[in-house]
Amino acid sequence: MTWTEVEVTPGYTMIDGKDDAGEALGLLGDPLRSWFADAFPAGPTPAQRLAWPAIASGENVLLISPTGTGKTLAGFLAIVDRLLREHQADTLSRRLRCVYISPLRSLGYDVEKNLAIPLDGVGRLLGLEKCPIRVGVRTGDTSAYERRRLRDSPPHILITTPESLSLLLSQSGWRDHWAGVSHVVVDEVHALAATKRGADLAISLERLAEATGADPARVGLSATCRPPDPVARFLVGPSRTCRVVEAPRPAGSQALEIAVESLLRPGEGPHRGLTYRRLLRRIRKAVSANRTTVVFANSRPMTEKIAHDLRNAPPGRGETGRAFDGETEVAVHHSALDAARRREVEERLKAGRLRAVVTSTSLELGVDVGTADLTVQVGLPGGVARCVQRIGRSGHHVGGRSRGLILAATAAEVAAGAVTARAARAGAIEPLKPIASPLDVVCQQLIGMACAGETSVDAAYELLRKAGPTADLGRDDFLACLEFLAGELSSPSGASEPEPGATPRWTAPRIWKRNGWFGVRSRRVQRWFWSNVGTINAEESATVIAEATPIGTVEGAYAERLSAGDRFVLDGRTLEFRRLEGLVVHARLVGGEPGALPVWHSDRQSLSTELAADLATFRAEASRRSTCDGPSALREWLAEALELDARAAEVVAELIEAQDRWSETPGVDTLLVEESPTLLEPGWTYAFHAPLNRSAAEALGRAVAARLGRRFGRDAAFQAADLGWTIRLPDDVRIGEADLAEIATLDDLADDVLEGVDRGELAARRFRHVAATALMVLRNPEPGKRVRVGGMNWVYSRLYPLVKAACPNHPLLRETRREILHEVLDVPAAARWLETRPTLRLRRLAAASPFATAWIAPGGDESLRYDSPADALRRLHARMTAAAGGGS
DNA sequence: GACCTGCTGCGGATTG
Repeated sequence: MTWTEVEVTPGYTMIDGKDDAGEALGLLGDPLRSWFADAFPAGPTPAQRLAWPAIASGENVLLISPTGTGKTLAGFLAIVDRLLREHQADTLSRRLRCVYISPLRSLGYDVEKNLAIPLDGVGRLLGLEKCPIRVGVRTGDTSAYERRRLRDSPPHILITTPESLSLLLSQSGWRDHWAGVSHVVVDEVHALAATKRGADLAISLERLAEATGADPARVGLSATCRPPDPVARFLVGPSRTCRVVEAPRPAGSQALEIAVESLLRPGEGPHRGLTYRRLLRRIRKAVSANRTTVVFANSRPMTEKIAHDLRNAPPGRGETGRAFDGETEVAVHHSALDAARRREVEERLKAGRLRAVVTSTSLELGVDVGTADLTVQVGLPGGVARCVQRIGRSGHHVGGRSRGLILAATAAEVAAGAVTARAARAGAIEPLKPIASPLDVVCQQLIGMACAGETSVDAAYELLRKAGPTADLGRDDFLACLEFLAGELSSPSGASEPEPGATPRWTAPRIWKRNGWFGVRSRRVQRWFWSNVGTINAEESATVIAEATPIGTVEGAYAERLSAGDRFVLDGRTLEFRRLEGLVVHARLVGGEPGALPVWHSDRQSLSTELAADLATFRAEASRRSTCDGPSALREWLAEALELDARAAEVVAELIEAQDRWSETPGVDTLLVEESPTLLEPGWTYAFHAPLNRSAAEALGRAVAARLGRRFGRDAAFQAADLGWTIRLPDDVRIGEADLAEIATLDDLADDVLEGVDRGELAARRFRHVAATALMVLRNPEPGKRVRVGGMNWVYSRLYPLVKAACPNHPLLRETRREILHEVLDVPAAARWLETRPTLRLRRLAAASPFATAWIAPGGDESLRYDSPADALRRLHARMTAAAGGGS
């Protein structure tokens, strides 16, 4: 047995040594070894053999191993073994010893169930009624009673989420519990490493390490982690070492099986409505042909719709396999559903009593669905890692085979799905891009530290510098965050605060600071921290209750728009709205069709950088083959190279051929600009095609829009998409060949991106999120006090301009800019592509090309303001004069 | 024929 060689920088070393099954088992003490040999006659998996020795020796370990290869046991058994030995030596105290962190609540509860199997087994072998090792779960779903119980009598192993850990670290009742912690396990570490959630967790891990007085060993687990170095650095920070263990797939197990199917038939063109019925029929067929099917839809409304229709639609013709009862055997799972309902679904799923579960992403990672034999992906998963994780939910047992079916509704989706599947089969996981010093997260954690007790300013800075994501945090930035929190930054003179009582004063200090120490200002601020912890962007939510049972939540603004008798769907069931009381929606269950789906606002989706480049390359190659080798050769190549069936290959071939007839398929070295008349109004729409994902296309597109706006002095309506963007201009200005070179230049790119951001709405939108994370404004108001109607829109329309005017160097404004330039938009990727000096080509078309048609969503664009009222009046006057002159 | 157009998570100490 060998393991994959990984290039690692000094400090992060590959494990070396023999890989011997017997030797690895021999590391375990007796009751556990006997249990394991009995439960797994085939012996430990490579992941387990390789990880146990390192974890047992107390090293920091990043374990990378494919889905369904026993990672959780690999992470836990060495720790459980140590606790069992202490029990046998009668030295096991009733203290917290291990903290396990999951990015998803569902995974935490799944791990609790999976951990109970060896613990119960060992308990029996020891002749005990209960295993001496206690496990507890603490998340936002945990009841107040259970929270108190956990606090008063902590378990040996605590399963929690990053947000709950942050809360516990700030509570006095937990202060004395951390001292005994020897291990911290971060599961699915790739899902956190490059995000603000992860930065928040990394700081919490340092706070935990400090609270222990020692330095607990850290264990990171992931199946999809490339490259290992930045993830290891995220896990342990800049000053510790970490062993990276990359285990191969166990002998005899099989790789992923992925199919892409087109719901669109050849010759149909884009029909979204038509394909939904086919989608439902195809899902029904898949569900009836399998034991358990996990369906991933990309949004919560879509999840609800599919679940509802799958439950209620009659069986279709030609369905083979076992029929299923929609009412009892089809469930829905996403984060806006009530906790009790989610637990029930998870348990029925685990017990093999569900034929289908429709989910968003809340079951995407790690969850072990024993009987699942197929995963269906509705639309695109967006990235290779996500695709592999989702498919890994089926056949999730050692030696099992994971099967995935991607259902694409448009020709463009078929092409993108085929490229995603190809990359997933090849294991081409996207590299993670680490996040650097998010100041809003720093602010929130500083309040967290203040809540935990008086803290030394210098010690807080040293602590932050130990965490990977804030290792390079400048002292000036750090002090600026503290000054902001202490209310010492200049506030806008004469700026009106929101109505008294509506929301906390945003200029009021959150902390006190003197003589090198800081602490929380009041119990009130402490409560604000507790009820607004976390970095996830969300609107205020309202609880939906029907028949005296909580069903889930909808956005508060959505609830306010409902009137008595309105029907909507939640938990896959049709509900009728009765009344809204505060933030509680009273509804009743009714049969029949829902009138509407709830709306949840969120960020926009983007293909990964690598997939976008792959897709652009693939399209160019398909076009080349079409031109050089002819139509049948193109179809053969699509079937062979991308493993597409005849229908899917035909649909993709038609798209490429239509684009080539109408315009051209741009190569990756061409910036193709297509001009076409704007639909339904005078003016021109310019579609820019580039081999960039939405983030990079939006970066370059905003710079181009800013340059055009400046040049013509007119508003430019902007919209970004994967592989390009559109800019809409009024009918009296028109881009010429000569303008092209000027607008696609590298000069002042970052400045022009920022200008394009500032002229639109993006900066204000992101500031709202940053201000909420830093607790400048509260997402969740105090009980009984509501943010005014319209939610936090005042932050966007009033607070942002005020802060910008009064304190242009405010740390949260700097954070907003950093986030936009490095995360929301991918400026470096745009710059890298411009550096290749792409060829510029302008085509004037009678209508938008097939490629561009896929992007153009009515009402989806944002206006970048360059026009002035005076100029607009002058133009109006000129037109009226011309019209009058023409008429006389 | 249209519908749909990203997600993940989330108080407790005190008083009566």
